[in-house]
Amino acid sequence: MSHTVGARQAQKQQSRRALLDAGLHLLADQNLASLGVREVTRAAGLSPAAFYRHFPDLAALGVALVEESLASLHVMIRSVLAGAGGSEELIDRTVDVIERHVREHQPHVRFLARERHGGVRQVREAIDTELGRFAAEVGAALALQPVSRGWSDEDLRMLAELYVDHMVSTAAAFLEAQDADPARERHIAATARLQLRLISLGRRHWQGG
Amino acid sequence: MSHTVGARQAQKQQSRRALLDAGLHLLADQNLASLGVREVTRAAGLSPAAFYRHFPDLAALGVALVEESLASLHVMIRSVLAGAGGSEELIDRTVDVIERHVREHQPHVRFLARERHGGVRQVREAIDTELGRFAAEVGAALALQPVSRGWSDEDLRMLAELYVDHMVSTAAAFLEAQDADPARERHIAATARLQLRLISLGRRHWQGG
DNA sequence: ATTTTCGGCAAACACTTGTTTACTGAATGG
DNA sequence: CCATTCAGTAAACAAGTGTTTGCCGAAAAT
Repeated sequence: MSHTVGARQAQKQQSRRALLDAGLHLLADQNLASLGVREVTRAAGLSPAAFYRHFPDLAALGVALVEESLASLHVMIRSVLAGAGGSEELIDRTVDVIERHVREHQPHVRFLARERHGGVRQVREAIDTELGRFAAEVGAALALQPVSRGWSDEDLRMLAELYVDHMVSTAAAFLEAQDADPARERHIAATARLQLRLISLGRRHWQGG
Repeated sequence: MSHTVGARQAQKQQSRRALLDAGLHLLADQNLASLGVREVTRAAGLSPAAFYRHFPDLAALGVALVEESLASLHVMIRSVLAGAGGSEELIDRTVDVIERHVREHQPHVRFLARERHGGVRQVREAIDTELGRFAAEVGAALALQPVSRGWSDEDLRMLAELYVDHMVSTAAAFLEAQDADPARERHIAATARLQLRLISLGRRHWQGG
């Protein structure tokens, strides 16, 4: 069997989890590039050498974290696009979901924001690739909406990228405001809604690229 | 005199420059948080102790780099907004200026992108503050355009932030493509122009927040 | 001409780091 | 029940780290 769990595999995965959790925790106020093997293992309650039973590199741990983080992202996008409603309802729902997602997955989101342009190439590329897939998914969903009648694939793609960039910026703004300023959070949400409304207005008046 | 240059001050500033340059160079593929004092001084051709004659911290060096980086940003925004022209010309000029700016100030721009959500609070805050000023400047310029007749200050501010976020995203995209893929650069520019056109369309049809 | 200032240096402080080594001991498989 | 596998360990390696110290020598001030 491929993924049968003996007591063996179970304990190994438990350690792996401990390493990932410890890493994510430490990356709350640190960069992946400045993270140390000893630091992680210490926080995970393991010996330094144990790390190498799970990952060859800290970069590999980073890539594993990217995969985790983006799994939750794809879940999120589906919950936004599922269910219909007018453009206003969709905008409200989008902003709400982003805000909630940032709150509930704060460490993962912070990690993504920090390492998207961070010092570890492997991780940067993993994030970029997955964000591209994300945009493609958004584009496919946009194509199904009636407003997109007559839009070229190219124009749909650029609109999807505009939305994704906006979501990323908004998420980053929420992140900065977390655990600090609840009034500021509401302001960010209000601004994001206005911006989405303006974009959707431009979208309705669009005529060919 | 305050800033008279004796041979004394001149040599000191030369060393300071060497430290900043060395730092910026090393930060091309590294995070500020993972940079070392010895590393910087070695690259600058100074002894480790010399560093402390100029900065108390590496964070302080980072803040100095932020100030440098954003000085050039303000120069840039002025060159975009100065001179009139139709909305199309303005869009073309904007994207051109961003592309050129990224090419000519690659290290500074990369530094900003990397440290905007990086691991050093002091630097993060400095960037955020200055980016806010930047948005205010853009907002003031937007207010002068005829299209903005009847816009509330709040709406102008949210539009300015939308533009700034878009500029940042575009700059980051150019950065990723530099020294790699000239075709991709042209594609990024084309997409950015389309997106700006769509935003400007929404702007023309806006009616009150 | 003499004193003061001060940028830069070498050396030393006490750690921390990544990675490899040989090992232990419990879960696995026959 | 015995052999093997293998996650985890402690110890050691050489090399790197931030920061302080006392000192030097040239520029600046008197």
